Amino acid sequence: MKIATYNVNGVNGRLAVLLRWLREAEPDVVVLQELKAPQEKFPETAIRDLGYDAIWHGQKSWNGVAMLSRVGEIHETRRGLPDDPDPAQSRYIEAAVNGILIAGLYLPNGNPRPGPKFDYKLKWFDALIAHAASLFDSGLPVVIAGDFNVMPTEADVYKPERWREDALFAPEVREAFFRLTGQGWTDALRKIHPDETIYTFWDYFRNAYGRNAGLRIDHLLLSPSLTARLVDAQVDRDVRGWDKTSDHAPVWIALSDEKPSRGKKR
DNA sequence: ATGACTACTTTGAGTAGA
Repeated sequence: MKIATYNVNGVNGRLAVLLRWLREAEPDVVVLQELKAPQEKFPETAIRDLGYDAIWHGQKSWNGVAMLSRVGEIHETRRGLPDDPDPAQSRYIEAAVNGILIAGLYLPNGNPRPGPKFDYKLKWFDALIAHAASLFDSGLPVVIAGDFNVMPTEADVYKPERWREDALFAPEVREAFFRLTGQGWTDALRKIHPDETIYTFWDYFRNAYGRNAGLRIDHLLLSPSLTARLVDAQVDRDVRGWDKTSDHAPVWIALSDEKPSRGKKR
């Protein structure tokens, strides 16, 4: 089973890129971020034509998250976090698909720092951490995936010294990220590539992609039972080189099939 | 320190992204 996260940066403006990637990569479940489209403008038909069911949580102009599945019904469990600091911003969607609970999120950027946007980022992060704790404690197989807007370590930034004061790399947000993973979640991409320089975002300025001046900010966090099933994790880097593309690349994991448990018929 | 790109918007210069 292949599960992906992709910040599309405008689901309508980048629709051709999204559809091409879906056709070529054939992910089973996808969480999308930055739809930048109101609820009624989600391109449901085009996505359904490729065989995907979808749920989405739109918002005019900004934010917006969605989940696609071609491996069975999407059983939505929530949209928005418990104690969401600003429910008007569509940043979280969660559903059970094919025996896995999947959370898709778009964490606030937080710049400029300091300031109200940075405070909001930390509040949102705290609400996520609180909710993630209950997901973890459920013992269910869970993936928390999305654009976290955090580079966890220096290995995740092309030029760390330049980003120290930035809301994506500041000590407070890196601390929050490790407070989250400290609950027991596994950073899937880093697990598969422990020492590799591997990015998921390259900005549009100054040929950042050509220079590989990137950031690793899109993550898939796995609960223990899914970590045991993790067989691969990759960035579909080439997508960032396509015409009219997002500044993010898709990131995906491959999970082995669930081992049949004793006494359970398949 | 700024701006370089790009999307979105009661379509245009402003906001936001990272």
